[in-house]
Amino acid sequence: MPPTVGTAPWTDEVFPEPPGLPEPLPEPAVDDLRLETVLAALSDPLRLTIVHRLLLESEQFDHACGWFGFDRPKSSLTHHFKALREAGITRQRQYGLERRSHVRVVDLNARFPGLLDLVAAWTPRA
Amino acid sequence: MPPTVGTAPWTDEVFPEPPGLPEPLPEPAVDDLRLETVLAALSDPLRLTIVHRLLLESEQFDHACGWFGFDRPKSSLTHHFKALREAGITRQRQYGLERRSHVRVVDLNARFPGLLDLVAAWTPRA
DNA sequence: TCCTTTGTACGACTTCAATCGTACTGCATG
DNA sequence: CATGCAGTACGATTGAAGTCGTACAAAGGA
Repeated sequence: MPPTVGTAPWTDEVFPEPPGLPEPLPEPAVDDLRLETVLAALSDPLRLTIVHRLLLESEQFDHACGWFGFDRPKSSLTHHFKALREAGITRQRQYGLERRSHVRVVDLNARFPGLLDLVAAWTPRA
Repeated sequence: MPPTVGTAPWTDEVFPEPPGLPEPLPEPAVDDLRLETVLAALSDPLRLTIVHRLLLESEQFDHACGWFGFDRPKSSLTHHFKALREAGITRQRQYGLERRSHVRVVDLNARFPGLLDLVAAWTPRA
């Protein structure tokens, strides 16, 4: 049985968005999320890995791109994190030097219920 | 409430695969279906439209590509139907002149539960 | 048998995205 | 204020994918 929306730990409101946070970087509104765009963003293996790990390994914290330990140039990582944010999958905030990301769980579950379950259940390069 | 796997009409075994059918064209096995590949195939608007209409408008029949009425050259349509089949989303059989397609509902629900619900709930160009 | 229909195969063109080097900005710390 | 660090912006290159014209193959009917 795959994880189900509302019962998996990562689907709880892990980020209650306490006041005083930096403003999120520009992102599409919930109603502007497009299934084609979201699927295209998730069809890249590296980006799928990012979202997968954010869902399963992060615990109530946002993560900067260095946290993932990818062996890629910084400019490549910037490209992919920007793609995820512009597709509406992640939210990014600036904390001093770092730009931390988390998955827009509530928004995505509202617009595309079940989608994040698929990402969470994904296994890389079977 | 979105349609749910197992209750929406199109999720029933609409194609009981009676004997005597032509052999399906080459396609990946269920266990070889990759989430990245499936998402990439569905991220194209025309292909998303094809799958969406196959799920909602087809009634226990397979459909040849002419049924959709797309105003595109035949070689373009061949390209997209082949992409869907090679991604494991559709099954194609040759019926005389026509090559008819249907969605591999059972296989996709087994590997990626909920995915077809998202496609069925999709609305083109909001 | 000829012709129409349905779709493929191949190839050319174009568009788009991934990759990544380099230079730069902005914060933060000493 | 100078240095270092996180990350961006820009641009070049590359490769993959969409688009589609043309030629061709197979089936079926007149």
